[in-house]
Amino acid sequence: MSEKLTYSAARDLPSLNALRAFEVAARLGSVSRAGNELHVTHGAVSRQIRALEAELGISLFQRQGRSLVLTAAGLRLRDATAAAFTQLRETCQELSHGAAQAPYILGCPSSLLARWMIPRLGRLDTELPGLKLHLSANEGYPDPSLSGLHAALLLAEPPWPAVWRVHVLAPEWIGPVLSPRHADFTRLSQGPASVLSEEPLLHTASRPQAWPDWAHAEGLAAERLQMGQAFEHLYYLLEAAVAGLGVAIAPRQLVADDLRSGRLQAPWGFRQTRGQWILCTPQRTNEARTDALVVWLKQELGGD
Amino acid sequence: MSEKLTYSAARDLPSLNALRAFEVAARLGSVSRAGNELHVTHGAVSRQIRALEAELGISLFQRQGRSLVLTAAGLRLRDATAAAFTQLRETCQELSHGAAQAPYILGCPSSLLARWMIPRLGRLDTELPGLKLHLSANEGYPDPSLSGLHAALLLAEPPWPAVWRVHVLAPEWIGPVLSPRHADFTRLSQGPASVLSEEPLLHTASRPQAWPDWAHAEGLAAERLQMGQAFEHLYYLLEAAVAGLGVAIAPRQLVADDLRSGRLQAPWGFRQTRGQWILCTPQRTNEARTDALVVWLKQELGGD
DNA sequence: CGCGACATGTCAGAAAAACTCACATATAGC
DNA sequence: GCTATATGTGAGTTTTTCTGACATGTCGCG
Repeated sequence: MSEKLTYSAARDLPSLNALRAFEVAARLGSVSRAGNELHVTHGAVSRQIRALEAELGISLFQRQGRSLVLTAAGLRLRDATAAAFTQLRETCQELSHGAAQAPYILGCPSSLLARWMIPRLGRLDTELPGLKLHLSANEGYPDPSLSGLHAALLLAEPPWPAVWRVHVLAPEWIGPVLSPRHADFTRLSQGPASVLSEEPLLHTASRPQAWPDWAHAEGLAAERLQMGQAFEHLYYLLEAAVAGLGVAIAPRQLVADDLRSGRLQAPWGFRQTRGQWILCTPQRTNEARTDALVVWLKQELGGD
Repeated sequence: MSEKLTYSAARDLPSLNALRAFEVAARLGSVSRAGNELHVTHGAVSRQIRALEAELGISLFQRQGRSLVLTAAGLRLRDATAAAFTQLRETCQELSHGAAQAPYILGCPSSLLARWMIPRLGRLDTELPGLKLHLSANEGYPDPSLSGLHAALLLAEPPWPAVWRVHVLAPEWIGPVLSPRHADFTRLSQGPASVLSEEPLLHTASRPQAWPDWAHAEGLAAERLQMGQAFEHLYYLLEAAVAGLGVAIAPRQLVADDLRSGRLQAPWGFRQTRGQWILCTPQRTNEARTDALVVWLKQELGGD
């Protein structure tokens, strides 16, 4: 808005970013060092200071040789801005640190936990230090009340309980995967999808419908599929597949690392299902860390 | 920079604009009223607050019906931000007001003063309240030392004294003008430029070369021009033209208002000359108000 | 009990602010 | 005199902030 052009009674504060840049330059006695501390170029700092001087109608620095010294007004403003920003900084750090005392408790199915979440915890802690994540493993579908949790990560199909606030993170893509260590790897991996009709297929007790749904989408007769060994958890299923014990069907994101490392291959690709990665929270809670986590998870799941 | 994504030790302060928006909303107890005070939509304030909460990892407000109430952390931050911004606001107002005590002394040829500057003083004071302009009329070329002046406004040709810091504002355009009240207005205004060769031309003692230069640029024989009455100042020259006493030659910006109002007309258009509108200051002074004035003058001269 | 007013929340695109890059200018030390 | 160092600035790019429009939910009134 054009109203922001000059400092006036309608705008009782000049640009706060300019005041910030000025404070650092005043404290360090150098535009270049201020740029280093603020992680911007010295040109950005110089401009901010000039703009602030124009806005206030005063000079804050005077050139002395190849450095700057504060004017009387500059000294005056330096003290005020130092006090103000110190107060803001300390209060924000205290509040943020206070938040850090209370962990953010995230429910997560143990399979997602082991195969997807835990490998990413290091980066998550680095990138969202204010989150202070505490993971709570759960089996199967979480209790709709989400008792004891701030949120729950889930890979499942809608509809969802009405008491949940649901953040959709990504669609689910699944497909058959097998290890190069599989006895028939070469023959199977070069065949069409129909070759799997003659293969005992690894599966989980919790998603018995995964293989038939996949077959149907591939135009294969689901009734011709031969189920192999069943496993209690998706985690065990994928470990068995990695060990070469058979062909498993898996969500893409859960095997992304294995695909990259060559431990597993997906010769028949992946298909989108009705399933979704979601983060669900109790309705009406207002936990700002949830927003940050949702953004981070979307970014993680979207990049695969 | 991606580094600004989250609040962390590398960035010891969250977004200052967000803190500002928060402080106003906290003080007024309303996102909408905060928007009104900040001259932005309520949506902008809402976003800033959400971003601040995500950045700090805490909740600052809780929804209660169709309004918001502060959380404990919000109360804590409200007090800190109120104190900090009050300190900044008061110091900036004091410094700006202090600058206002010292007028900015601008030298200006009396003709430019009367015909261009004075009609614009009202808007200049409104748009640059921190400037506190004090005009000092001078005749002809100002003393190169610019003694007693912060700056001087000038319409002349280079080169300039080496001790000046020169801000070029706009090129000069000049052209013949006459009043509809001129006895031969209809015949003259519909004729080509050459018709002026038969006309006694109004001019000033200070720019005797203006008409010959113009004629030369128009491809007319300068020696065939007939000089009419001479005036001491450009101001008188133009008043005479407005009174219908003859054809004058004038810088476009000085007659812009007359052209708009119909008091004068410029049937033969304007030509750019070697002259320039400049604001000159003593070398090496560092007066921030000069920068603001330069921007304002460029805008004023460019829009014509 | 339904409707309109009021308040906040959010998406997608636009506008403004801030920044970078490259270069200019000036100073200071060797 | 040359090189290093520090600030200043134009033009273009990137990031932040904002708007407009709409959604969602609450509350008061008829």
